Formats: sequence, structure tokens, C-alpha cells
Amino acid sequence: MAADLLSGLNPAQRDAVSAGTGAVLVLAGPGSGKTRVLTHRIAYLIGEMGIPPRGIMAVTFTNKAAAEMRSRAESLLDGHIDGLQIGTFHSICARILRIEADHLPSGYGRDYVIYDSDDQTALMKTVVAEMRIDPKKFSPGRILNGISGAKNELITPAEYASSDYFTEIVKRAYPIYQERLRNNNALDFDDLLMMTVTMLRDDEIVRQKYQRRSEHVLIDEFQDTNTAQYKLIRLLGGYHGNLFAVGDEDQSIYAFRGADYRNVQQFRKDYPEARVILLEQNYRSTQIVLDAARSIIDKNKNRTPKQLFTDKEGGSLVTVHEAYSEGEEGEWVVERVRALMRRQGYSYRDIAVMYRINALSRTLEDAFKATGVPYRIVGGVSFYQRREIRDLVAYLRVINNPIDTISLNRIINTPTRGIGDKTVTTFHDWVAARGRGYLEALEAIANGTLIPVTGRSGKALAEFASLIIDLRKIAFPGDDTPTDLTVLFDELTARIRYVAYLPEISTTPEQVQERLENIQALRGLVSSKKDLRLDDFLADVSLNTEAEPVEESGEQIANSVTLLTLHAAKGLEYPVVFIAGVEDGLLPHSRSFADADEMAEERRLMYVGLTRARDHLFLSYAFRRSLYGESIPSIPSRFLADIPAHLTEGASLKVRHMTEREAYKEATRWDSDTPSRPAQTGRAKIFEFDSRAAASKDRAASLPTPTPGLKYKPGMHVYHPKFGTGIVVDSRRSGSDEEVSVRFEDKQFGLKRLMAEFANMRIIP
DNA sequence: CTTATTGCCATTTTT
DNA sequence: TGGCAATAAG
Repeated sequence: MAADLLSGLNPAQRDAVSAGTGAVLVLAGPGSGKTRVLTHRIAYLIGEMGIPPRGIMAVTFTNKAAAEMRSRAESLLDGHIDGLQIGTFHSICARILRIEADHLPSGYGRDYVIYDSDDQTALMKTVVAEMRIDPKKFSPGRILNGISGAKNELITPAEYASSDYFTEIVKRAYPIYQERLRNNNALDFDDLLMMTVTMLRDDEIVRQKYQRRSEHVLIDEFQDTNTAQYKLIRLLGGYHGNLFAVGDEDQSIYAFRGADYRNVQQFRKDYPEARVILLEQNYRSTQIVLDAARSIIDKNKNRTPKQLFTDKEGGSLVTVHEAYSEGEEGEWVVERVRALMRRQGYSYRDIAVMYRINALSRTLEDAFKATGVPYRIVGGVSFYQRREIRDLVAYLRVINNPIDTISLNRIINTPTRGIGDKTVTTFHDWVAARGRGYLEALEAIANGTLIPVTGRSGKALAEFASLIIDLRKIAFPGDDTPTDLTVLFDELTARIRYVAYLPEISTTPEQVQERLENIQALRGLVSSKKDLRLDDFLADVSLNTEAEPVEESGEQIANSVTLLTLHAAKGLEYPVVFIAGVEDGLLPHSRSFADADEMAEERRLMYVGLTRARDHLFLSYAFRRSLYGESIPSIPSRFLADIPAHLTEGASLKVRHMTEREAYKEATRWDSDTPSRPAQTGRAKIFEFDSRAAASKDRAASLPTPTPGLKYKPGMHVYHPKFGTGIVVDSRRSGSDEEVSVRFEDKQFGLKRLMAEFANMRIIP
């Protein structure tokens, strides 16, 4: 068995899989077989070390990863994995909280609901309204972001410290928001983590229970953990101390969600005796691809250097292409796709087109549509985001937990039944005044004992109350008969005549049909889980946001080119990878210019994209790009200049021969006039750029690389006589002068590129 | 209560 | 450019 288990592994993988007890940190480069290591580790623990499956807890970020790990472990162990705990951080926490519901803060019960971001926003809107805050200035979303950040750091409302007016608003909103959640018996995703950590930390009994059980804790994608998640695994592993963390700092691309790759370094500090194992053998890409990727990532600091290597020596060069416009970029991509099919025998499914922002999918999609090359876009509205699904799930939520006012408000007049805003408000006020809760209120209204609203709408309200109460009787029959959820679902859709309502919320017959199919799919899902308790079913739904029960029509999908964002591409691989829009401002994204950490993350994003490719890489940028309604000259990504010329081919440099003087004129002509045409500077960069000559020339002088030691630096505040005050976002040498990118406060001017010598700017200290 | 209009905004998003 | 959400009018 041991021989079997370890025989197919390379030495580093074997070390990791067969490591003894204690903390282990596996730094796994892209394509180095990290899932293999994790699954074999599980098999090794059970098969060789005799650990009972229930003593093992494996934590992932996505359901997909959890499912894959489970099935691979299962096949390695011939199905002997009963009790093995594999799940996402959130699902594991949700389960613990449900089991230990007695230890939750008062107001919460086992039947709590999980609010997704739409629910959160709806709730926060009520908070903002109550606080009399201008939602334009402080949007619910931004406030929620602030709160989420705090929760990820395990900061309570009381501990939250404000540092400016915005965070002061967050500080005020946070406790109110939490109170509202509790009033609704609801937790948001961040609460699941934070409350579990709090519970394990503060409750000796609960802590011991889970610590004793967790003999071995394995963590996937460790670089993506936030503070709460790291704390969670430290707590779970706190008794046995067997933490097996697998990750790669270079693939950390979720900082904006609180992920902190420095947890990898922290792990080494927290467990100084930990074994650290590097997986550097790559089983995916050619050496050329790896070399190109490495030229990008090696520029980052604060990382563990890795020397990825592969048996796939050589490979074809990275193709760099300049298109005139985004439209021609799309055409070029499709053209290359067809050539790959014709000449090299690839299938559509072997090819992926990646981009930094979703907006780029549109023009690419147009090109695919025009030529009839089959494609699919990853992302978009997930199943559970669909209106009809949300409506029906909201009904189930209210049946389960009538105090969930966000869901209640969603459905109280859906389908339309004559209950308007005024009635709703009156109803809520009335319930609040009685102080007895929603369930009792609905019961009283249903049987006519109490009438909060008179007249026509009062009648409608009473009917609604009866509906909910009746459905509750089906869901909870009283005796301990388990309810078939399908029965409940069918009764629900019949009673509210939801299908008849569909045309009202649809614009085309096709849309009606689509919604109908979605409802069928939901019914299928219900039926496959019909024996679950309603609250467990709802938790399941909330925690499986990605699941797409509808398989879209047939073989087209099965073999088509994949279009997806770089973020969505993480963890995937394709024989051929295109990255479109490799331009400064897109990749790296302009929002990251002013912050070195964010810029480093953009670099990792590029790295993730490059390392998805098995054989071929195509990178493209457009000379001018229309985005958000305006056409702007663009600059090739600074990252392109980091790839050594001998690894690339192509890079059409049609206009390379423009003289320095001409280029300078181009660059400055927009500076002095027409404020109505902002951001139209900087063409000179394009003319100067030459990715092939780059490596052989003096880099600092010839390339758009941010150069330290110039007069303006990112973050500086400046004053311009015409444009007012702004913040320096970027600065680089341009000929003998300095080209400064400034984001002006006045939105009318926005981001501008100016030549320092002529711009007559003042630095504000 | 539905429908039309306007105005604003636009990275990424595993749960 | 276009999609959505808040607002005004039918």
C-alpha cells in the first residue's frame, strides 16, 4: 500500500505526503501536483498512519475543490472514507454553528439563515436610511466592505477604530447592522467564520470537542486565508498540532477579499519547527512558459523564491501581438484560434481567452459570435442569483424563519397581491409595537384574530399570512414526521401561481421558458435533497453559490473556447492560453498604480494567467481601446517588458520608427488644450515600446518602467493651475522629461498624463 | 402599483 | 457604452 501510494510521486511530493506529525508547510508552485499531494496525504494518514477518517479535517475555499478532493481521496482509499471531514471554510463553520447553536449569541437559533451579499445590501440600506446617511456618499456596499474587512480581522463593533470620516460611518453602522442581523436570525458569510472562531476561542467545552477530534487539519490554498480563517485552523489544530498547509504565495490574488498571503510567513513564525517543503517540479507547462512566468514573478519581493522546472523542454515562443483596436484584437484571437485548430489539431476546448476585467469579454464575444466559433463565458449570473430562484428560496426562508424580514419583504408582494410599501411599513411597525415576533403576528393575522391593516390591502395581507402559515404546517407537521421537501415546494409554487407570474417579469417568451427551466432545475435540486431538514437545505443552498444544476444545451458547450477572467482561471489549465488587454491600466489595473502591494498582486495575476498554459501563450494589447464609451490610446503593459525578448515573438511594432521628436509632440499635444479630452496623452510610450529590443537595451531609459528617483512619486499630492489638486498615480521617465500620471480630484479631469517640465505643477507637502 | 425616465457608474468575487 | 437603480409620472 505504501509503495503504491508513494510510488508515483516525485521526492518532494513524497516527503510531503509521508511527513510525520507536526506542522507542515507545502509551497506548491503552479502545476506541481498540489491536489495530488493533499489527497495522497489523506490516504496516507488513513491507510498508513491509521488515523480514523473522522479525525481528519480538510479545508478548502470552494465547493468544487472540496468535492474533487473528496472523490479523489475516496478512490485512493477504495471508498473507506466514512466520517472524513472535507468542506469549505464556510460550510465547516456553518455546520459547527448549527450543531452548537445553543452557544450562539442570544437571538440566534439553529434555524438561522445565511445572508448573501444581496441580502446584506438590502439590510444595510435599511441601516443607512435609519442613520440618515446619504447613500450616495456612503454607499451600502462600501460600508459593508468596511465591516467585512473588520470581521475578517476578527474586529468586533466595539473594537473597531475609525481613522477618518468614512471609517467613522462604518464604526457607527457596524453595531446597528449586527443587531439587525440578529433580529433577523441571520448571519452573513463573514459571521460564519468570525462566530465560529469566537466560539472556539471562548468556549472551553466546544473548543475541546473540536480540537480533540481534529487530529489532522489540512488546508488548501493557504495563501488565500484571511486572519479569521488562519485563526480558525490554528484553533482547530491547537490540541494535536498537526497542520498541513498547502499554498503558493505567488498565486495570492484575493487580497481585496481579505486574503493575506503573509499568513504563509506567519505560519513559519508560529510553527518554527514546521517542515517546509517546496514543490518545484511542474507537470503542466513548457520551459518557455515557465521562464516567461518566472520573469514576471521574480520581480516581486517578500516571497519564497522558487525554481520551477519541467521535463517539457523548449516549447513555442510566447506570441505578443499589438492590435489596432479592441475589435481587431478580438478578430486576431479568433483567427489564431482557427489556425490552431486547422494546423495544430487543437480542439476548441483546449483554448482559453483570459482578461483582467469582465468588460473585455464583450468585444471578444462579438468576434466569436461573428465567426460562429463556439465559446462559453465563465462567470455571469449564477443560478442562485436568478430572480425566480431567489424569489422561491425567499419563500422557503420565510417558511423556515418568519423573522427573516429581508426575505419577507422580497416576497410579501411577489407575485403581486396588492400589498404596497405603505401596507408593508404599517405591518412592520405593528409587529414591532406588539413585540411578540413575526411568527405569532402572522398566525394571528391568518386566523383573523388581529387586523393591523384594514380594507383591501388588509385582506391581501391576511391571505399572505395564511399562505405562510399553511405552508409552515406542511414544512413542520408537528409530529416528528420528516417532511418531503418536494411536497412543500410543489405546494408553494401551486399556491402562489408562480408560473403564471413569469410573463410579468420577463421580456421575451424565451425568457419565460428559461425561468421555467430554472424552476424545474430548482425542483430537481429540492427533490434530490428532499429528506433534509428545511434549515439544512437552505444552508446548503446558501453555501453552494456556484452550483449550476442546469446543464446548458449539449455539445456546443462541451467543446467550445473558454472566456474567463484571470481570477476565474486560477486552478485551471489549458493547452493554449490567450491573455487579452495586456495594457497598462488594465493589467496592471489603473486602480493599483498608487499602491505597491496592489501592484504586486497585479503581477501575481499576470503570473497566474501565464502559468495556466500547457503549450502556447498569446498575449495581446490594443493600440487604442474603447472602454466605457470612450476610445483611449493605450500603453502596452509594463509587465510585457519584463519578459525577456528571446522568449517572445511577434509584438508588431508598426510605428516604432517615429522619431523621438514626433513622439514627444504626440505625448504633449493633449496636455495643453482640450480638457474635454482627458487621458489622451502618452502615445509616445507606444512608439517607444519594443518588447524584443527591450532586453538588449538599457531598460530604465527605454521602457515604461516606474523609475524611482524622479521628482514625482505615487501618492504625492500636487496642484495644477488648470486642473486643480490631485494625487500622483504613476511617474516614469519619458525622453529627457518625466511623464506624470495624476488623478485629479475634479472628476471632470480624471486621470491625466502630463509632462513634468511643462505642466507647471506644484507638489503639495 | 406599474411603467418610463433619468442619472450614475464601471476591477477582480472561491463563500 | 450599457446596465441598473432610484425617481417621477400614469
